[in-house]
Amino acid sequence: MPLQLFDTWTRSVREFTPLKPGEVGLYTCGPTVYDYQHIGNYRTFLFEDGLKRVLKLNGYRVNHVMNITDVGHLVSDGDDGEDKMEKGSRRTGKSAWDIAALYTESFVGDLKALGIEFPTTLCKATDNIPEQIAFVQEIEKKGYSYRTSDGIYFDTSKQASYGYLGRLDIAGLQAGARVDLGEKKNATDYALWKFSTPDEKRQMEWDSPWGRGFPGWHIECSAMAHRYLGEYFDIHCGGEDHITVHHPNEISQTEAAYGTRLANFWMHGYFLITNDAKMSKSSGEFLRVQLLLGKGYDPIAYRYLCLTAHYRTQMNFSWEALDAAQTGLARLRTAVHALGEPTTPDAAFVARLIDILNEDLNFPQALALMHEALKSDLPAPVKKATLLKFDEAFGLGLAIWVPLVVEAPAAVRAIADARWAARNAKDWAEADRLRGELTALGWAMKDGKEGYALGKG
RNA sequence: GGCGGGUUAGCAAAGAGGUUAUGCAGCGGAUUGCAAAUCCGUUUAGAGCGGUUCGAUUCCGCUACCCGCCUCCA
Repeated sequence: MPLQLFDTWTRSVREFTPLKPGEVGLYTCGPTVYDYQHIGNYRTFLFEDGLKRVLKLNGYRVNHVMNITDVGHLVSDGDDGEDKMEKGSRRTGKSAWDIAALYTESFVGDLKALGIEFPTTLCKATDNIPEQIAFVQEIEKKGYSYRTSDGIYFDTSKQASYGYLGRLDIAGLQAGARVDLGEKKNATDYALWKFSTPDEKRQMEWDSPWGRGFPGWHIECSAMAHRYLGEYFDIHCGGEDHITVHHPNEISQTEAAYGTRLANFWMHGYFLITNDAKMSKSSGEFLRVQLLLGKGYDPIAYRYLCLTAHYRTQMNFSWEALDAAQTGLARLRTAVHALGEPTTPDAAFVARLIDILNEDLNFPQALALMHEALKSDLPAPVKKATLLKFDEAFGLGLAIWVPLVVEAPAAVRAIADARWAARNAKDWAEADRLRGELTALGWAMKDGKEGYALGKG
C-alpha cells in the first residue's frame, strides 16, 4: 500500500507523493530555547522522527530542516509583552545568548537520549536575520504590511484565504476578541518586525530598513523554510497548537511573498496530557528527560510509550504507564538480544509492517505486529533480522543494545559465594539469610544450573 | 461564548458492522529447596439513552462528562 498521511490542510488522509521523485523536503518547528523542553514537547519531536523513519522505509531521502527559535518569541498575548529570551535572561542572570546556547545544548542532548535522528539542517533564527528582513521586504513590496508605532504588521484582511488551515472563523474572532487591538487593524494581524523601545536596551537587536529591532516570531520559519527548502516543499510539521495561529501565519507570509501555501502536507502531533490537563511550562509538573533519568527510567522507555499511542490522539501520561513501557521494552530487548546473529528479514512480516505504517503511521498496531513476530515460529536468525528491520521504524536501538554487566564489589561477591556454598550444602536457612543481606545491599542473586548471576536491584 | 476532538477492561492504548488487538498489572501452571528471571495458559471492555441492521463497542441522533484551540504554547 502506498504511503497515506493525514493532512491538516484537507483534514483527510491522502496519498503522499513527493514533489521531487525520491526526495522529501520536511520542515519541523523546533524549540524556543528560553528554558528546558519537557517530555510533552518531545512527543511531537518523536512523532516527526517516526514520520522520517517511515519515509525512509518507503525509499525516500529526507531533507529535514528544524529551526531553533532563539529570538522574537513573545511571552504574552497579541504582539505585546516581553521576548522570552530576554525574560529568561532576567530569570537566570545569564545573557540571552548564553541562555540560547545552554538550552540548545540541552535540547540536542535530549534528542540523542531519545534516539531521535538529527535533522539535516538545524538552523537558528539569529543566524538568519538578513533572510527574515528580505522576506518582510518581499511582503512589503507585495503590499501586505503596514507600520504602527511599535512595528511592522501583516494585514490579514488582504488575504481572503487567511486562516484556512485552522478553519478560522475570522468574523467570530473579531467579534469575540479578548485582546486589545492597539494599533493593529485586525485581531488576526501579527508582527513581522518589532521595534526596540528607546527606554529599554535589548540584548538581541538588529538594524533593519524599518529601524532597530527584532523579527516577529512567525517570520523565522517562513524565511528559513524558504532558504533551505524553497518556495514549496513536501511536509511541514508541528504541534497541534500551531494549527490555529503559527502555521496559518507562516502560510499567509509565504502566500503573500511567493504565492504558495508553503507545504503540500501539514501534519500535527497531538499533546501529552497529565492529570487531565495539557502539559505546559507555565503550569503543573515540568517533566524533563533529566527527571526521568533521575527516577531511573531509560529515555527510550518514554519513546516506547509514545509509540503505543497514535500521533493524532492526545496521550495520557502517568508513571504507571511509563513503568509498563519500561518493563515491556526491557523484555523486548532481552528477547531480541537472545536471538543471536541476524540473517535476512522475513519478507511477509516486513510487508505487513510497511502496510500498517503507511496507513498514517499506525505505530501502535505496528508495535502489536512486532510482538506477533517475536512470538512467531520464525527461525531465530530470520526473526532477529525481522525485528531489527522493524526497529528501523521504531528507533528503540535494539541492534546496539547489550545487557548491562555490573561488576559486583568483592564484599558482595564474598556473600554470594557463601550463599552459593550454603545452597549447595542444602543449608536453606543460611542461604536465605545471606540472600537477605544481598538484597539489603541492593543486589539480586539469580541461581542457575552452573552458577549464579548477580544483578543490581 | 465560538470552533474542534474524545469517552474501550486495574493502567496505557489500537483495529474492525459478525472472527484473539497489543503491552503492563492480576490470576493459574511449568521451572526453582524457596525465590528471581524465563516460558505456557488465562480473567476483567467500549459513558448513558434511542435509532438503522439478521447482527453495533464499531454507523446515525440526543444527553452527560472530559480535553484542546480561540491568549505564550510541541
